Amino acid sequence: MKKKKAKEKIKARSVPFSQTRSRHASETAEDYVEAVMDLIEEKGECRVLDLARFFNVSHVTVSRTVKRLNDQDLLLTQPYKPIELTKKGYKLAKKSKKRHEIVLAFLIKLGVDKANAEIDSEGIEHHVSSKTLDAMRRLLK
Amino acid sequence: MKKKKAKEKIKARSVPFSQTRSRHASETAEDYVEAVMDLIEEKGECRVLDLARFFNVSHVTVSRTVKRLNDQDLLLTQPYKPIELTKKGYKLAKKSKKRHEIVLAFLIKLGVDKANAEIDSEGIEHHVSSKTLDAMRRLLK
DNA sequence: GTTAAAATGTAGCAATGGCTACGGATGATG
DNA sequence: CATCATCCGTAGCCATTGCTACATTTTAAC
Repeated sequence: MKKKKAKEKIKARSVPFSQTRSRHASETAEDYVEAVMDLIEEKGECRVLDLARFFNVSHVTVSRTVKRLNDQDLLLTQPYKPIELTKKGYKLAKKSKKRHEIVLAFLIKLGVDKANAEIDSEGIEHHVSSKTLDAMRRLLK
Repeated sequence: MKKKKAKEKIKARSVPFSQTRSRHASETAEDYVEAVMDLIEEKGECRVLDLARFFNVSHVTVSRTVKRLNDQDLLLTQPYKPIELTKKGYKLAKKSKKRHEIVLAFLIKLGVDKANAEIDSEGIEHHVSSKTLDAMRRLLK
């Protein structure tokens, strides 16, 4: 066994935090594409104000974010037009929604009431590795 | 059944997102007090650079955050001195650490490998309600 | 005690994600 | 087709969290 310095020991534990930061960076994108998909499904189209209401933020926050996701090739947007998903955005939305559903169903199966399960699953879904998702799927069967 | 407008229906679903944003705001505080507690336990004291290594961020990020948590009465800090926990900070640290341990143990019990469990639990712990935590505790027994 | 290394602080930049205030665009209604 | 409500964009503010570059303080070595 190689003896480690305290510094190295500490550094070695930083991996989860780096991962968590990187996952956090994709949270917004995932939430937005999922919301856009849902809203198009429900209303036929998705507007800036729909998203603002959906997330409970101002329309300004939404329109800025939508513009960025447009640049990232996840959403399609033109001034005063409804928001659409790109192919890439649609793929991400399907994947996120599926993951969200599994986490939600898992929490409910675990005995958590629906209201709390809905709140917690929204926060948790972005931090679930494929391994953990598999484990949740297994328990659901 | 009262008929709801589409707007109201959408708005009604915004609660999880508001909650998630509010939880996200306390993440840094929880991570920091927990890390300070751990590092004092292990090394006898906690330095800015220890935290920088621990989180894998620059010392500048740490010292700014530490200053803010000092203002929030969670940490005690003086220039060029080790970082201490306030009573409030210690309480929060204990609570966060306990919650973190439960989530980690839960994931491992679920069959997730240790490496992934450590990464995921770090992200998940901040989004777990007391109801969900109870459910995890039950399954651990 | 001087000096060099390590630790910490400060200045200032960028991206993200909140906001209000204001004004232009669109669409429905008379 | 004029008007008015709704929708959306822009300007510009703030806080957080990352960074590099540079200055200062502390500590260790000689």
